[in-house]
Amino acid sequence: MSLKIKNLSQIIRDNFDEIITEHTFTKGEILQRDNSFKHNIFIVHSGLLRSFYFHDGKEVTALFALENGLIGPGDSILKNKKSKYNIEALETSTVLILNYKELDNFIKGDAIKERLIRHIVQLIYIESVERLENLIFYSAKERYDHLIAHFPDLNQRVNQGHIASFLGITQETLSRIRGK
Amino acid sequence: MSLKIKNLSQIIRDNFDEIITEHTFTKGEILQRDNSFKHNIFIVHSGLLRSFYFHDGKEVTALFALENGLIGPGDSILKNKKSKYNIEALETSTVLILNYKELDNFIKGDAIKERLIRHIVQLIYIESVERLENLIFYSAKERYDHLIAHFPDLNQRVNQGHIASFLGITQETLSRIRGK
DNA sequence: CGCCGAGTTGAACTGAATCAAGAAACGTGG
DNA sequence: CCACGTTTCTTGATTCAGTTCAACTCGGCG
Repeated sequence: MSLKIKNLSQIIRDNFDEIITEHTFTKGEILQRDNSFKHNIFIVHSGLLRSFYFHDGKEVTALFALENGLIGPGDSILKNKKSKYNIEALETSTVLILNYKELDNFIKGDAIKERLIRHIVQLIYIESVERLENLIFYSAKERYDHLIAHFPDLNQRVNQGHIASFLGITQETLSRIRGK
Repeated sequence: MSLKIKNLSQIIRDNFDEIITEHTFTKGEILQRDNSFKHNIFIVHSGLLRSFYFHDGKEVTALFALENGLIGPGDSILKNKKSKYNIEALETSTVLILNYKELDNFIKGDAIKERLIRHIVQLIYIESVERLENLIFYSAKERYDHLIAHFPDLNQRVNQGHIASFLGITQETLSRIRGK
């Protein structure tokens, strides 16, 4: 689904207070556009975000992030290039904003903070591997069921189209799956 | 394909000399079996390794690693549980062995080493995301072509069956793709 | 009231899986 | 160096999950 660490929002406040800003976005607002060099990471305090990008002219949802979730222009941050990701608030959301470069400077020389960030990166990595294996081995229906099992109210909060592209299927297929 | 960092092998020697061991394995040898708690990471100095696991009774190749590549029981290391991965030498290979727990202790308190490991984890993460997107958007043939473009001699060095399961397709499909 | 975006449904098509059989390549022992 | 069995690879016929494209429904809302 998206990385979720219990109390992430509090952990970030406790450790990176000097460099975070807090902001509330309303439903539909774009927190960050693609083609940007602003390598910001958003930690969701409340609400719901998604990241998406365009592939073959179609929107693809890369990630959802809810409370204590973390979202950002993933590989672009790490490759230090323009981002292909857009970040959008799907609901009115309060988020902590952390700029990756500032973060990188801020933790330099601090073994404990380096370690904390490393652990978070490791968790993000695990997420990705699990999603990869999920995609290889399970059918569209199984992936959908799995997603809803982990996030029961997703259907009430997010468009079918977003869910479909997150699952890597078409909206028509998702509709048929849902229609039993 | 697998993580490959130029000079990784040298970087590891330079920074983790006290805790690495070096070993040469012959073709077909299993460096580490599944269901193990030995959370070892292998850095390939020369040769070729693969990690694989069983899904529905079938072998699935998770990763290949060649020179300066890194391989290990991925998420199991990070989740501190038994590994489902087997690591096998596909050719006679000289590898550096790094135990994750020792590593974790060794770098504790050392901001520079923590940072180095974090950067490596970040690269591994990027690999995974790229592989995920690759899988979502491209056909079996495209994925195969892409793989071979990045690793031209793979066919001479690895079984078709291993390549197929790495790509997430059956061996029959791979054979048809290759037969033009 | 009529439009608009979101979701559903239908029919035809297709990439890849499955199952089953052969063909090639390979290595080990006589 | 050949003969054998085993493992690897190919080929064919069939099936199926998911795509595509197009039309249709539904619930706001201006």
